Amino acid sequence: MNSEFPAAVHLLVYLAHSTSGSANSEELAENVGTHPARVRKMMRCLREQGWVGTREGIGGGYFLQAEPAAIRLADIYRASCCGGLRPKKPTGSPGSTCPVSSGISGAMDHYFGEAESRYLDYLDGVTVQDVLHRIVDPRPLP
Amino acid sequence: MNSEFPAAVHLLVYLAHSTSGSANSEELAENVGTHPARVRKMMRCLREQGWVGTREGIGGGYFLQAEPAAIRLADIYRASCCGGLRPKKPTGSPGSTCPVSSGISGAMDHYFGEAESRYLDYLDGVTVQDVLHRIVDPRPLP
DNA sequence: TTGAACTGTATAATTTATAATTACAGTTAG
DNA sequence: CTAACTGTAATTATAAATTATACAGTTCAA
Repeated sequence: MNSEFPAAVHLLVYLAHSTSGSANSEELAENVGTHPARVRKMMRCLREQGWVGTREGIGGGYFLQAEPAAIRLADIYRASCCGGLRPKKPTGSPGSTCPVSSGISGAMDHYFGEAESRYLDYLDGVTVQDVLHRIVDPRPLP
Repeated sequence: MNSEFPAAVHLLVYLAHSTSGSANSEELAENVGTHPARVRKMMRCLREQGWVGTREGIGGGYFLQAEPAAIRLADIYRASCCGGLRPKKPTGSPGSTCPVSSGISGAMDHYFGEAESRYLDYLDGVTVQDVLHRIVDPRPLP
């Protein structure tokens, strides 16, 4: 897996935590530990999902447009690196006369799909708000 | 994820399917679509788990030493590429004064661990024999 | 007891994937 | 008009994965 998914979560959690509610690509890049251009690129994806809004020009930047409790990690995963749990290089060769060599790839696809779906079922139950709370402990309710 | 896990499954399924019950690294490499030296390297891992036996020298090669129905995909995964579902590059920086930047990595580790454990729970229910049967349909029982 | 057919293992070379960097056009506020 | 931003594409650098090469050790059989 590449680091797009955790970086996307980081960006959303940061915006959810920010008091001003917005940040520009330089501030975000420094916090994540990456390059502003990469932040801007990732933000396109988050904007397309309707999770963040953008303001161009002077004083511009990014801000949350959805409730942190409504943004699920499974959806961030799907938007940022879907299929990332499978190896790029398939094993075997489709044209082989050996049923194992020609069939293994399809069989593994099936198992990878099922396993990934369990992985996502779990992430479906975790929101940006949950991640933020795990980091900055919420005050225990009275 | 790299392709060690599916390749390891392929090797075991191939041996389980083989009529002679054994194969050398060249035959396996051709079937998998890789290099014999890589097969030999992967075989070390499978041998250490007790799943395959080795015979060196002339006429040598590899053979199954466990029941295909007793080899679980989750164990193959653990032996071949454990941790492969996480990104290599962590987001944020541990020393930051910002709680999000310093804490996000630990939080994500937690969620990745939980999600990966669901992934493995599923693979725990699949054996080499299941994979083989999915490829070469078992005769329907009378 | 020699040689051919293997495995075991290390390491170098190559390819591919990922991330960083650069560049510049477009937008906005003042 | 200009400075401070985003949007986007292209390029370069770095890291990871895979392939390839090499050779020592093992085994069998003539």
